[in-house]
Amino acid sequence: MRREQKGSARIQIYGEDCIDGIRTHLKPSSVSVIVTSPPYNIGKRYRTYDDGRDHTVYLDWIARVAKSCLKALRNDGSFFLNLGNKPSDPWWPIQIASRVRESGFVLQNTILWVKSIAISMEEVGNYPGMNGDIAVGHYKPVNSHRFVNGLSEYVFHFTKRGDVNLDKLGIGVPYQDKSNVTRWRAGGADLRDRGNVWFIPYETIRESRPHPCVFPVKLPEMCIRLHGMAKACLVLDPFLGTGSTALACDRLGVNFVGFEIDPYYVRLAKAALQAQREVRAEFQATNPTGAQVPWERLPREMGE
Amino acid sequence: MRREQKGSARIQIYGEDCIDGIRTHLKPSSVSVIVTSPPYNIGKRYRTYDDGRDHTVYLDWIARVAKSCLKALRNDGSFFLNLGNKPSDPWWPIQIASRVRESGFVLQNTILWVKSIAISMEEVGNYPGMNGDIAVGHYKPVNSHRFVNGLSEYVFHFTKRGDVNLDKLGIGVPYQDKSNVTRWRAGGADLRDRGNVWFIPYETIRESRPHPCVFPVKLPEMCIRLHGMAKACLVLDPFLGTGSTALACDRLGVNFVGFEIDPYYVRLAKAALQAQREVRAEFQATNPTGAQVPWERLPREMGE
DNA sequence: AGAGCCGCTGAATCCTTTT
DNA sequence: CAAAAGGATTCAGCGGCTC
Repeated sequence: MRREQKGSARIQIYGEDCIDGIRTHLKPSSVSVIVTSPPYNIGKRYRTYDDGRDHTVYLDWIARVAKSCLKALRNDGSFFLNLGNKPSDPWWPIQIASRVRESGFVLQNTILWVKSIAISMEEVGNYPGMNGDIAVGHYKPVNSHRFVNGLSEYVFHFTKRGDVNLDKLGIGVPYQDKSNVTRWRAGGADLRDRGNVWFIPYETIRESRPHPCVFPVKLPEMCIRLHGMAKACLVLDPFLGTGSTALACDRLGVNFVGFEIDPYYVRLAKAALQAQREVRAEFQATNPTGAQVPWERLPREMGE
Repeated sequence: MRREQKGSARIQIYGEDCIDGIRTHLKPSSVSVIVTSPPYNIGKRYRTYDDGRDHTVYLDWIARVAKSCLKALRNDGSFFLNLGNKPSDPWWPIQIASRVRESGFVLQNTILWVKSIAISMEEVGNYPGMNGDIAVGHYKPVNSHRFVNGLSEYVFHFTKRGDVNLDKLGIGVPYQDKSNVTRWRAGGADLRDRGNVWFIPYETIRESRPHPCVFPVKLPEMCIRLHGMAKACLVLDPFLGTGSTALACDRLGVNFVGFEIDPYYVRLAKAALQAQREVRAEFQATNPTGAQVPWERLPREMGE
């Protein structure tokens, strides 16, 4: 991944409802990128959506959020909507995306966040010491004869007109055939389009997650990079949760605004942000100016 | 993958339209599994779907096919619908699946066929001789700033009531923690649920393929195995194409019926089937009785 | 010490039964 | 009927134990 970073970021976290908050704090067409993962239940009242009525209430609410986002987003902005799997109702995330689309967005790309995958080594090639299949990434078994294990989540990339130019090499991967490096790319950068399948494993954590819909910081980071760092002036997350998107923006040096109604998560997100900033300050004090903080190698409590 | 195979299969290929053909040749509730990949264009008349009218015509036609399939399928049957990407309209496969669902099917699982994926070796673990990122599978460059490369396709698993029991270990993968092998599973088989992300790389170059919607033989094979070999009595492919599903059934020893209106593809499929049978006959003549043909190691022209 | 074995726990879990 | 509650299942990761 290309390592570029802007200066210090302004991270704003509001303990408010996002529909109110967007109206109050954000000017129309002021947001470059939205990255979020909406909760599958609003409040305690709606714990299950097995009956059509709660379904409808939820989808209507999602549509209102989407319309708020549409207003806040610039015409050349990107809205990355992460929707987790619901194994017992695989159509559910599509219904949500459908309502977002009907609210005025165009689906420009469908990205698949793959958390775990099994690959037989025959396919990778011959490497000494490796044989048979490998399974990489996070895996949690499901007790069902009907539903296979959900190892992926959707990241729907919505835009206003479906014609937003992306910085595909901002999250590029190295060429397999190194002779292509000089052949295809004028600059000689060893990077090609990553495609729509993003392998980002969960960290191996045993304990339960602090929030049901946390995603790795790497996911919003890649979304923002794909949109293009040059164009990313302000990032919005209407459902902050534990603040993965805020942390990604802080790492990238991009301004951020986030909303979260639950004060517990607001505190959690703010604490994670402060911890990350302390780690960076310490790193910068003991390293040459301009060195990049190796976030991937740091302890995982740092915001995930 | 578990290796089991039934006896010799009866493979029927009809050069007919599938809606007519299903009515003529198949009894209601007689099909165990449907595996297919519909063409994105019907005939020459509808070359593009840029205007809403052709869109509607296509979707109405898909709905009629789906209703034919619904009638032919057993109540405990599975309908695996492979839908490729349409780079310029990522919502298109979802629209098709939506119409199939509205025709009376329940989406029980969403499987993702991943053709290529980039995985950094840090995630796989340390192996001698490997470093940096690996990208496995076929990669086709796309010249677009808007659309990232489509490296996946949908395989929607529809059933009549959403409660069909599957043989998840029929396509199982080895345990990650080997100490669990003897502990959890009585038989001692090193197999667990593969999940919904199926990595099946392309071997051949897409552009030179004879038919726009060919999929690797391994894909229908895995679909049929997941449904359960014990329950798989008759498999249907309403859009035979070059016959991947037919070849999979021939390998597995499951009876098959396929329809294809284009006589060129009918000839192609029949030739591929005959070639495969000759290869098997030769293999069986020179190998001990009961040995399994190693299809994966044979030349790829053998049906892909 | 290091390999192997076993116990324990969890999960936007799923399934079955009861109210 | 729907909703709630309790039971069942699966397997990765971890810790502790033995040889």
